[in-house]
Amino acid sequence: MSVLLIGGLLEKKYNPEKVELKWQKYWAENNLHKTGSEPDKKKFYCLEMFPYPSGKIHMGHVRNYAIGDVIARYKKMRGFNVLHPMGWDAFGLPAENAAINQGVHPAKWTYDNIDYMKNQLNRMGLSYDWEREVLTCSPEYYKWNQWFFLKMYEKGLAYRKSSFVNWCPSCATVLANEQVIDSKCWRCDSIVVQKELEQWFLKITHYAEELLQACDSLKGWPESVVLMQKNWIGKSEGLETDFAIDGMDEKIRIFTTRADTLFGATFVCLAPGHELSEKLVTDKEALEKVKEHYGKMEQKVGLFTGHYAINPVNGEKIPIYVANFVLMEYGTGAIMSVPAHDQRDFDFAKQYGLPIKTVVVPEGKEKISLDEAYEEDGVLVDSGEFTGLKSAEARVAIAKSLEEKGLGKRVVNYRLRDWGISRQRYWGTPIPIIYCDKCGTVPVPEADLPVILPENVKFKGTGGSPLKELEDFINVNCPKCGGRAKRETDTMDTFVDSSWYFFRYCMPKDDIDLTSRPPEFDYWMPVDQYIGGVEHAVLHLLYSRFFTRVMRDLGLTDLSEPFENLLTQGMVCKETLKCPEHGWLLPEEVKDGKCIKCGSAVESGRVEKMSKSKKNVVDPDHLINKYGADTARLFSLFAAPPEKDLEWSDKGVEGTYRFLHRVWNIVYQNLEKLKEAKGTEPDMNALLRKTHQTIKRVTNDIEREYHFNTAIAAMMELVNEISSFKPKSDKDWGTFRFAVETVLLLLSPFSPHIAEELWETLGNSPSIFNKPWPSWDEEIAKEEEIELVIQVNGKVRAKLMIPAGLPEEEIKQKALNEPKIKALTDEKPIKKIFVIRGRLLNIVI
RNA sequence: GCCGGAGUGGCGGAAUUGGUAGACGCAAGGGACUUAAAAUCCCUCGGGGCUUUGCUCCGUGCCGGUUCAAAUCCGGCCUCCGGCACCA
Repeated sequence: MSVLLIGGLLEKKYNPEKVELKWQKYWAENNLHKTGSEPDKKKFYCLEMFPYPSGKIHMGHVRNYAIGDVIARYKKMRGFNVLHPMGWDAFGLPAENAAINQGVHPAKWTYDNIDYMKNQLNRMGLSYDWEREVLTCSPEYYKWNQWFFLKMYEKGLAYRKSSFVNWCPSCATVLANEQVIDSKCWRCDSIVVQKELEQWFLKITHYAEELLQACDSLKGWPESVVLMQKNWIGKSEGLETDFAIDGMDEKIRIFTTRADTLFGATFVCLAPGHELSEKLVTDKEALEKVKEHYGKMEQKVGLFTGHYAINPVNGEKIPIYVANFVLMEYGTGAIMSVPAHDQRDFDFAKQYGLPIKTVVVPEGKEKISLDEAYEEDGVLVDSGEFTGLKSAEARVAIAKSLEEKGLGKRVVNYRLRDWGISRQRYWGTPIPIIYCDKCGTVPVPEADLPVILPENVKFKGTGGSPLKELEDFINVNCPKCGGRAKRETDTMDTFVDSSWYFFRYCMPKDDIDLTSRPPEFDYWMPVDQYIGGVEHAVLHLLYSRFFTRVMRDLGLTDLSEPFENLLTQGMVCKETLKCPEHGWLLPEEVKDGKCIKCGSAVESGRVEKMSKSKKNVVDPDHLINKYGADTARLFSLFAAPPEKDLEWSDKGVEGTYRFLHRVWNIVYQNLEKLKEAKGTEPDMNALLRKTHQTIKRVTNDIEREYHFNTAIAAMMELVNEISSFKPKSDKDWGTFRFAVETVLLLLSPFSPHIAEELWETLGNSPSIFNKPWPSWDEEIAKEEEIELVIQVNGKVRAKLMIPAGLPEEEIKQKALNEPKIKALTDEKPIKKIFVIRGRLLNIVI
């Protein structure tokens, strides 16, 4: 590479694309990102959540993977064996929609997207070991989903039951809760109905208590995420008790957390799906109507069954209703209703003219108003022998009393439900089950795995799974009796795929066998640092914790928790533009603050999460083409600390780009002298001190919660100081070179290409990533002089340079002798002097 | 409604254990270089006041408290963002 001198200035201009492509090629050819395995090093497993191959990466990915790459590269330089893998969450609905809408096979669509996105990731200069790439739609991978399913089936952790699902009649498919918007299908706007369907479930509730308890061991997780997990599991302790049905030999078992209000129950409600609802209600049509309103919040709908229940504590006869707001899935599917002390029951009672009976009053009061329910604790009234007790005491006393009489028992309930994994879709893992008329539900034998997802399917515009039409697939011989049988056509929820992929990365591609415990699990797991969006704070992380426990109980690992440390990055946001007539606008649709379509004044300024619909996205391809990957990475790390939302600013990107130019120019404008200075020991001076201080700051900022933004600010300060440093001697040039090389080392995890290039330019042999992370000398970093701030009564009155490490008495004397301070303290008695070493002194008068 | 998180210059953000509020960057203004522009470099940059190269007062959402000292700790509010939401 030649350097042209024109008019005394070097023409060598920073060309990010050229530099970046050169080093990406070099890294690939030299296998630089291969997972380390040196026995004397400690391991570090750095993982970013793998993407769904939707087509192109977005800025959220750029941020996520930039963060992960800094950590991976930094840890490698700190001497760890680093595992830093990447893969694809490749099953899912969008691929199937593409098939329906564009006629492309989901597999082709997916693989094409992966091709494109993999190039984008490589173009970002990310240090992945692609030998371990996970592709969840490959039979080699999903075979083990099926294997896990069979193991869980054996243990009773996978079971089939009928339950209500969101069903879109027009698409003929089940919808997830988040695909139902205002009771309508997200795709076709049809009204979603509740349909009862046989579905496969994984028994995550078996681990509910353990998953909850272990939350407290998640020390490396953000507290907010741990809390969300706890709330999701939602443990509540209460009482189960039976209400006998008057004139029948049946009982209604109810669950309550408010045993203290038992005397205030004025009716009982059953969920519409409760078996007794069917039994007690004769008007089936009316019952159907209630069922239609099940799970809908707009209004409460009830139906009197014509029967009465008997309150176990006082023998009162109270009416039994079927009510749409009572959930079948929680507790026992039946409740006692205490309208005086529960707002929902209160509303229902008002609507159907049912009595309201107060049994708890606030301490020191005798009555409560009847405008709304009194839900707080208080003192019991009209509650027989329990009258006068406080709520908390009464809950225990009443529960005990019922337990003794054999009429109830204290129980624990969880909000957490078993995980329904059946999807009436094509593009997912086939559930390995066969239905035989003779033998019933028969699991596919392990030796027959994987059940391959057939490719020769036809997609109809109406939705529904095309597997149902595929005779070759459906018709099989029963593994037990050999007779004719039918395959399950549902596929698994894609959350299954992502619940254990981090185990799979521990070994190279396709090299996996879970029938015996892989030693790689013991070496690499747990993940030391997991990084991803907070949108997965509950489901993905909870399912992964569940799967890890299942694997533990299968003897595949000793671990219970897969992720030692978790970093949830903030969203990438940008200013939006909105026209009162035309809605969201692209920046190019606005001219001089006005909409180019209609000329109305554009409302701008609201910062929102980047999304196509709000037209405020930045395309990573454009960004990288214009500024290069190093700038894109550096800006997304500099603009905010990783866990906070990041506000995108095109101007800010320019600033970061400028900074890299400055680094580049420092090297090229001083190249000859810098090369000559190779081997010259640095000399003690202010720049050397600043260099050591910067190593310390950058290292500490990375170690302390990955505060990359301040680490980068520190590097900028050092670069500013290098720019203004004018070397006078050979030794000065030694210092200069040391400072520049240190900047490159510190910068290398953030902007790896430019660091690598300039490192080589200075006459060093690549790769910079084989160099150890620099260390600092505390003695050199120490300031000789410090600025002493002198306060009088807490207000800054003077500043004074003093030698560091001056004894306290001398500091006081110097401060008191300062003319300004003398004037202020003159003739006044000094009450006290506080000295904060190395910082400040406060004189109280 | 319940549970979290946040609020600091014109803007993004710093301030590690309570110890100089505003690091670093952006924007803005002024200057140098240039025929000119871009780029680059230098200077100024929270607000007010004054006797203006300095001095002084105010200032971290609002009100109060603890302390020699509060962006930081405590109590009470306000606003915004996120999660859950008929879970009995």
